[in-house]
Amino acid sequence: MEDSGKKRILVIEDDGHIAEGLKLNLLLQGHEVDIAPDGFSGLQKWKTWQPHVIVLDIMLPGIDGYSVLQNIRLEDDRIPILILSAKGTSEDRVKGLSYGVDDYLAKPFDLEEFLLRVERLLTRTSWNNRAGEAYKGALSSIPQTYTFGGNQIDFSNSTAYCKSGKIILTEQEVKLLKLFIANRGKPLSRKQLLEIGWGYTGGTSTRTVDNFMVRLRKYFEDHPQHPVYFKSLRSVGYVFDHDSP
Amino acid sequence: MEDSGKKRILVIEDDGHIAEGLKLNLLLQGHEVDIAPDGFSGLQKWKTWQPHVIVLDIMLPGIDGYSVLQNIRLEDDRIPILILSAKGTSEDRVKGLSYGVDDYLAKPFDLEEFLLRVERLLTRTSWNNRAGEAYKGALSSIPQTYTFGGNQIDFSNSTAYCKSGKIILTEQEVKLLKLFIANRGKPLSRKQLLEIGWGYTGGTSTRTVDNFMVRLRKYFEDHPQHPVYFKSLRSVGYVFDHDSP
DNA sequence: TTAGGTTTTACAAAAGTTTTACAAATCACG
DNA sequence: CGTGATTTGTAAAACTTTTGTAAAACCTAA
Repeated sequence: MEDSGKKRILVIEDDGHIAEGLKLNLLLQGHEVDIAPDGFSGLQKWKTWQPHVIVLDIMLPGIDGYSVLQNIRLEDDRIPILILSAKGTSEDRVKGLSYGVDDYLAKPFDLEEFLLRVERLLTRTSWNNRAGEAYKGALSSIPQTYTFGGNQIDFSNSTAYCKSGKIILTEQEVKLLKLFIANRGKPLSRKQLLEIGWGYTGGTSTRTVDNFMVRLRKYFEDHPQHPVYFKSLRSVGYVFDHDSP
Repeated sequence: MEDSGKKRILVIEDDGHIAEGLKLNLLLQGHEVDIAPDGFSGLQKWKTWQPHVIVLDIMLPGIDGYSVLQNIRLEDDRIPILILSAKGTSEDRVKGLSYGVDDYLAKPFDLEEFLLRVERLLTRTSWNNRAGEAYKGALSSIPQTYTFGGNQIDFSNSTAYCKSGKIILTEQEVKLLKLFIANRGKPLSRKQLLEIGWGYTGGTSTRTVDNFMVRLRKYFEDHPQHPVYFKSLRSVGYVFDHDSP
């Protein structure tokens, strides 16, 4: 269950016994843990330590849990917050959820369930950060010219130099090429290609992508029937790849 | 990215009364809703309709809810799934969570809480997919690559490196492998394999699973006739296992 | 209208899956 | 130990789905 680096988990809980128990178990899961015994220190640690997840007890001395919750949500509406509560009534949970809580566990709770829920929150968050990586994002950072195999593409004037000589690429061909280059080695589904390369929205079922692949292969493959760079993955899509340099 | 547009919510629930009630309320929230009265049609609608969230009843006629859950998770690790269950025991929740459920609500549940939880799942998801496209990554419960014996499987591009070199795995092979890996050391019956890996409804008597086992053994066993990793248990099914690391 | 490019249509070819058929292995039991 | 009943292994045929490709239809801007 290791998700690359350690994650920071802030436990805001006044009952030292419970807090230490949670800490121990979270440590065993390989995370960093810090405890705040009241709302005020909780807020402080949140600001300075920037935890990945907050475990928050609702019944706190001083500022109560809901205030802490609202305070945090004013500034960060994404950090996952897991509420612990002695009361487990439905209105209570509704209140928490409508304040933007991510999860709600009534005391006494099952330790294993607690750990699983924390892991889930961590996983989901890590998706957020990496979400949608590659794809579009990298398109702008493609160099002016790109070389692979015996081919060279010059994006400044949409020209390619390959076996068959000089070719002037169309707009769509350029888009598709950039998309593949930006995602070298990563399989792209027809749907992704259509959505990103063409801006299509819904479930289009067409042969358009395939036709472009035929063209790209004709341009750049030595043997279009046995593609080396633009490979197709059945029922998945296409991948572009080539040797290292 | 804009959160605009309606969201599609698939409700897999056999009790027509409850299903219609949920549908009505979700519609009032401005979402599109579809109902599937059993596991099989649920899987079908999931594939064709591509909902943003799935609400899944555990007690279903035909394929049971957990099989549906696992089947979906073999292909899509991210789609938020909210379980409804008559039982609300702790073990039950732990089971659901460890299968990758996003939320768990015991019947009878508070309607407002239900709606809030669905909204929360929708919000979180929209954060994840900035591009809005369905992203099928590798399972989080199963790492991107998996190594056993002298074999290595890379799920990011469905490739395996084994004795005989590099192999490109088919969709079904990948599903089966994931299923076995997720249940390492645990015997799986043909029926389970068919239900979870294929989404088949009960009572099929085929040789399909066996054929795939032959293939997996050919790929990954040093001596396919004397399997070490993919063992068969007469009149039970198959187990996958290997040495500790 | 034309020219260049894109999308759709249609069908052949390829790849993957399921069934069929039968041999080999294993089991139950006298 | 044999013997018949089951269950499993495996290849090959039958079938299904996906992909390759050419050609027709369709745009769109000059």
